[in-house]
Amino acid sequence: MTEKATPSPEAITAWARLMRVSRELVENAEDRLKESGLPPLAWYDVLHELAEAGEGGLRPFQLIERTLFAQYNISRLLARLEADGLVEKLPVADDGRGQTIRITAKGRETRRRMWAVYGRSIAELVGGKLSADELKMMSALLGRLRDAPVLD
Amino acid sequence: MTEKATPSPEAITAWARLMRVSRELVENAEDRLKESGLPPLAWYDVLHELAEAGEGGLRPFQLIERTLFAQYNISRLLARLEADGLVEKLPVADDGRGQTIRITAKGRETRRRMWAVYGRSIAELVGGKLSADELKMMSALLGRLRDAPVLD
DNA sequence: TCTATATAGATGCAGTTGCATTAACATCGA
DNA sequence: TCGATGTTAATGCAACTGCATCTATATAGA
Repeated sequence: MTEKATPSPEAITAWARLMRVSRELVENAEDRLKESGLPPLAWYDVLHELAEAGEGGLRPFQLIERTLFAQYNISRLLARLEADGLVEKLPVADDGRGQTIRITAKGRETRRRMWAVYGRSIAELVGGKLSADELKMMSALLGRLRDAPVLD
Repeated sequence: MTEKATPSPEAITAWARLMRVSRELVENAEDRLKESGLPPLAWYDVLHELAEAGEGGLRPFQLIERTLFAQYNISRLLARLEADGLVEKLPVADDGRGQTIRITAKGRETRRRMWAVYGRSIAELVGGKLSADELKMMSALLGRLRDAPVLD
C-alpha cells in the first residue's frame, strides 16, 4: 500500500474524534466507579480475564497478551490484587519461573459489583446513543483499525 | 430516555473495540514519537492549541477546556514546556491571578517536527485503513458519543 | 553435561499523575 | 467599603508508570 506522509482531512478528523471520545468515555466510566467506591477499570480488565479463564487461572504473560498492559504493570497490579485478596498466586508444576493467577471468590464478587456500575456506564454512554445497527457498524470500522503495524 | 442497567451485546462489543483500538493507536503513535526522539503526544496537543491561538496565546484554563487535561496536569505540563523554551508565560493585564501562554518560535518548530511523525502515524494507522467515506462515517458515529453526561 | 541464550516475573529509581490543599486575586452583595 | 464566595493557578504528598535491570529458571547447542 502507498503510505502517505500527510493524513487526509477525513483521517485527521476521525483520529481526533477517536482520541477525544475514547478519553471522555474512559474518564467518565472511571469517575463512576470511583463514585461507587470501586477500584479502577484496570482491575476490572484483569478480573474479567481471570473470571473467564475459570479455575485453571492464567499465567501473567497470558494476561499481558490479553490486556495490553506492560509486563511491569501486570506484575504490580497482580501484587495489589493479591494484597486485596482478589486473586491468588499458585506455583506452576512444570515451570519453576512461573505462576498461575486464579481469581478468588472475593475477586469474583468485586468483579460483579464493578460490572453493575461499569455495565451501566456502557449502556448509557454507548448503548443509549446508537442503535444496534450503528453499534455494529462502529465495531466493524474500529475492527479494521486493529493490529497496528509494529515498528522496527 | 430509558436507561438500561445492562448493556446490549452490541454495545459491549463496540465499547471493547473502542477501548482496545484507541489504546493501541495511542501507544503506537507514542512509540513512533519516542523513536524519533520527540516529546509525548500531550505536548503536541498543547502546542497545537497554542499554535492555533496565535500571538494572543491562551490562558491555562482555556487549554484545560480544549484538551481535557486536568488542571494540575496543565500546570505542570506548562512548567515543563516553559523550561524547554517552547512556550512563554505572560502576565494578564486585567487579571492578576492569571497568565497568558504563548508558543515560542522554538515551540512552533518542535510542533512542526512532531507533526511530521504524528501526521504520518495518522495517515498510516487510520487513513491507510479506511476510505474517506468510511472515515466520515466513523467520525459521525463517534460524534454521537461525545459530551458524556456529567455526574452529580 | 556444560555453557550460552531465552523467557518469566520482580524491582530500584526517576518521572508523572491524582488528590487535596493552598495562595493569590476577582467579584458580588450588604 | 468590606467580607464572603468564587476563580486561577501552583504544590506537597502518595500512588502509579516507564525504563532498565536483575534474579531465577528453562531451553538449545556444542
